[in-house]
Amino acid sequence: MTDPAKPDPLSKRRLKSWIRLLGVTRAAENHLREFLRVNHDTTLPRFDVMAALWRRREGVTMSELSRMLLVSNGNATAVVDRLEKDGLAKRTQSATDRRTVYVALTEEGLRQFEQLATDHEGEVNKLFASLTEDDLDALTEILKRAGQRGETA
Amino acid sequence: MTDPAKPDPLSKRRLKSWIRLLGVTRAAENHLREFLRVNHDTTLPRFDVMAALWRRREGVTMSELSRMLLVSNGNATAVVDRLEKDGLAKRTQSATDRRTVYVALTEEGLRQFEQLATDHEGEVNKLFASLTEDDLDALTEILKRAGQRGETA
DNA sequence: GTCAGAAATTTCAAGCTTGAAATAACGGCG
DNA sequence: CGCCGTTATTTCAAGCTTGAAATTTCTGAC
Repeated sequence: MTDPAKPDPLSKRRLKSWIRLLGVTRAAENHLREFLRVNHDTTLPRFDVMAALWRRREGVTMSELSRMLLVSNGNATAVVDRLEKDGLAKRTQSATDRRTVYVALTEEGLRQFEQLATDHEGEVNKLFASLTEDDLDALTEILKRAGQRGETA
Repeated sequence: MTDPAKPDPLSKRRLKSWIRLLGVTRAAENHLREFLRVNHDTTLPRFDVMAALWRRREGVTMSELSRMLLVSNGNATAVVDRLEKDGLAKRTQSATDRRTVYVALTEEGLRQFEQLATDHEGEVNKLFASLTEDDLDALTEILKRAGQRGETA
């Protein structure tokens, strides 16, 4: 496919773009982490899990959850454990397959996430306020292309 | 500045773009983590610290290091501790200010990183092979704009 | 039906990360 | 000089994360 003898002239530029991408992502994550901590006394991973459970309210298995969030199984278990301990999530055994477990937000988890989500969206909107509609279009296009290999490789 | 009564019509789109950005970044990080683990028996945070020490070979303080990497002081201390234990990095007390500590790669750290860096760049290049020169230009432009507020907010 | 392999989850140790508190040193102001 | 606020680093507890091993259950080939 690619010729290892012929060095890619774009290689350095791709690396630089990746580093910049990482920088922007980290900065935004740090900002949002702080926001969630100060204003809602919660954390990014908890928010991520709750968001996934919200998006798939009909129920998700632990495996699906970790696949959605791109984290390991053990990680999903740990975060769900803590959410469950705090009464925000609930596990239910599958009736048809005794190996699988469904996770869902509790009433309280649902309520809490709805408040969270609005504020979170507002903060993201502020954070990326400098991006215009055209920027978003272009970015989406490029990220779609970039993810092509990245996510499945 | 912004009118809270008038909801931003781009808000949802910014959120979606952010989620996509996060997804691509996470997928790439997972891929690179695996790559470093399998082929070089090291980790992403170690690589990041070594890269920073490489870029600033004349010496960096712990504070500068954590600022460069956008991580907490405690985190920098921990990773440098482990690198130092493995003989890849070395701390030196400042002569003029007894509070500050300079960190640098050792000879071995330098050697190891140079091998690492080449392979890492190649992997990043493969990962983002689908991005053309125009893509990289556009992406850089957009990320620069996005970082404007993000990094300093 | 049984058994081997695959799949879902948990457990665990080790490493990563944060945020806050502790320690130590600097620098300016009185 | 001596104090006070700031700065640089480390320490620490708690939470996050991974990757591998362990456990349990399912499924298909026989």
